[in-house]
Amino acid sequence: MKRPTIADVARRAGVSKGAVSYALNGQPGVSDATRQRILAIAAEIGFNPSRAARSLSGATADAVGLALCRPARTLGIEPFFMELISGVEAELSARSYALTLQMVADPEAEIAVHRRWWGERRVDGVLVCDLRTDDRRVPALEELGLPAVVIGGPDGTGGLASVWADDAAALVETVEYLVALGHRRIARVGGLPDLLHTEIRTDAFAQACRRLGLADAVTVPSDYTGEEGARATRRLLSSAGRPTAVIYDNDVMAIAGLSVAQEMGLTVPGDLSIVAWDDSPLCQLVHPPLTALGRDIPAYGAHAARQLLAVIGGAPAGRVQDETAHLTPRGSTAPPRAR
Amino acid sequence: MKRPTIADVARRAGVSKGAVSYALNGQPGVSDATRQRILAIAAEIGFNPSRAARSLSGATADAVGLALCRPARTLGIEPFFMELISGVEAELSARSYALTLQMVADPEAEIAVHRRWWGERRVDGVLVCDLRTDDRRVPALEELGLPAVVIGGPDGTGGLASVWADDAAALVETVEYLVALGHRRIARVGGLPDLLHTEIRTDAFAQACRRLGLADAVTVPSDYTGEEGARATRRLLSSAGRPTAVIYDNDVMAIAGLSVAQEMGLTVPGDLSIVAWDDSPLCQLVHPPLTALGRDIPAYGAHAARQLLAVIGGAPAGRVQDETAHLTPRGSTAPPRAR
DNA sequence: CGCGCAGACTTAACCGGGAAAGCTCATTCC
DNA sequence: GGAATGAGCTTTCCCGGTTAAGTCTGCGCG
Repeated sequence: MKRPTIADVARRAGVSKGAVSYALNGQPGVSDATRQRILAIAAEIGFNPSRAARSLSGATADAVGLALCRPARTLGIEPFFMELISGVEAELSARSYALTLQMVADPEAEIAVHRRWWGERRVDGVLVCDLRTDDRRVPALEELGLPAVVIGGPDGTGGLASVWADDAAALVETVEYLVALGHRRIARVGGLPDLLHTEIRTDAFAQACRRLGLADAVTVPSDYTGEEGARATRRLLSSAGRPTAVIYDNDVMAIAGLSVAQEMGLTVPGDLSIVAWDDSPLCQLVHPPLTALGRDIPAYGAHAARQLLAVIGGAPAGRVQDETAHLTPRGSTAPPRAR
Repeated sequence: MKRPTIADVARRAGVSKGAVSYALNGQPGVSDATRQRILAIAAEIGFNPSRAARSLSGATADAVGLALCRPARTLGIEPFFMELISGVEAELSARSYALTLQMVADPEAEIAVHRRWWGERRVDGVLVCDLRTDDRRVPALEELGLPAVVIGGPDGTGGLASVWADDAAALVETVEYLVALGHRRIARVGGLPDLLHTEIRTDAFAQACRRLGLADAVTVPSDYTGEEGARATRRLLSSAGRPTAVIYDNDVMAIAGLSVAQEMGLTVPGDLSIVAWDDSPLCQLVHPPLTALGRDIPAYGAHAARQLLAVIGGAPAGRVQDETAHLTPRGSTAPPRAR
């Protein structure tokens, strides 16, 4: 089957291709009668303007890029990214923008991908995830002048637009909740230490504990995988002053931690309270169901996509705050059993 | 920053843009000295040929499309798709093809997306997931002549290329394993009933049970979510001749089923054996760890991507068989306790 | 009646590459 | 020594849209 071009439409309508272009794009310059005829013919033969030809003159690719730099096993098991992508997609496809996805090995490779996309005019803008401290991607994108929205922050995003959530506040709320239950020894299993949002959470955790007068509020760094979460938990639970509550930076590690605790003969929440960050359906599938810090991730993605489209449209780069994660208490948290 | 074009390279090299084109594409027509000079200049100013311009003449978009038609919540929680995408991506980016992703509401919308992509020349080919019985996408793609690879089959793919795995054999192996352990009442919680691979598994299950002389080998249809998996399990376990073993069509439902069983006071594997299809790390995080049917999903995706690129390159549409899922026995299966 | 002008199109240039065809030399060959 | 070759470029056209600039009507109006 041959792909119809604008010339085919023009020929069948008995007009020039210029007229067809005006008609299809709702521009003045053709009579209503002709416009209707052209539209009917275009629909009839299933004409879609070639993206390539259009972006060659118009300079817009009608596509947005997302490069992810996480190993496949982490990406697969964490619902976060897929939910984020769903949300991004919903917003984009409503405006018939495409999403171009690419997995990369490291941040440097991501910069190279951004540069290539920009040079190829393959995308009109990009979304940036997993912000790091002194992230080299930020100045690189600023230099290119490629529209971008950072998912994260609020600091470290330079002059780029961003969508962020107040993780620090959510973490403080969680610590206060645990303290209110009577916990005094709280630990945390953190995410990848070089990610900025991990740093923000770690600082907030340390500060909140200090403010509330809690001793040894330790954060064990980890990498979001179940194995690492289990290892970190084992270490925490076999230490001298073992914690009575642990906060995990994602649900997978929390579930792994729960298993480890039960394996070691501790009851949850009797001997150990557990809080998971990222409230996916997984948290409700285990026993006891996990108290979790959750928020609407697809909405977060949609929010970011909307802002990126605005920036592409020429809007100034703003920092937009998304909803703060809220705590949903379930069966995995309770007052510590007196020892 | 202005994007360099081929004319910029030509000007700086003091040659025509035709010469630059020959030099960059490794074609004869320029001397080695000139070629080196041009390549050096192109690298220096960071030149990338515009995708739009190139595909306008060359007719290739250097992109592959994937439209997914599952609700966001299913997509997020099931590691399957993200792992598949990782594998696809690895293969594509190695050949600098882009992956264009789109979420759609239903198969009809997917056909519309394919048609649009084809008309816009946005992609050179597509991957098709979640094959259904009498899938209308197959004839639609054949009519368009858009290169495609179906992930699934082996039947129902028409003249399209496909990559498939022998789910029936894997299911038979599982049933035989459970029977060898001594189980006589085996049930199954299936996936979405209108998906072809669900049908294949359901048929294989029924046949295997009949052959082995098992009575009431019931399959309860479900939808891959934890809630539905839990509901189906509750129904099975509270029925008269309750099964001593249940096979689940994905890991999320299996984990939900495990929870339900424990909730109802049944011990796993003592009172109930559980087998999960899709062996993700989740299966090892719960207690007891789940016996699972697994295979290398990223490799499956890579396989499909490789075949799609071959079809795009003009290779005939073949049906390639991927590795069959293999059973990894863990703690959730054992001989049934005598009652 | 003829001028001006607006409306409805057409023409042609342009976007940034690829590639066929054309043009210049220097070299080879008879 | 002149024709035939061919390497090494340049010219030119093409892809399929968008859009500024032109052309051709018909009509209102002084």
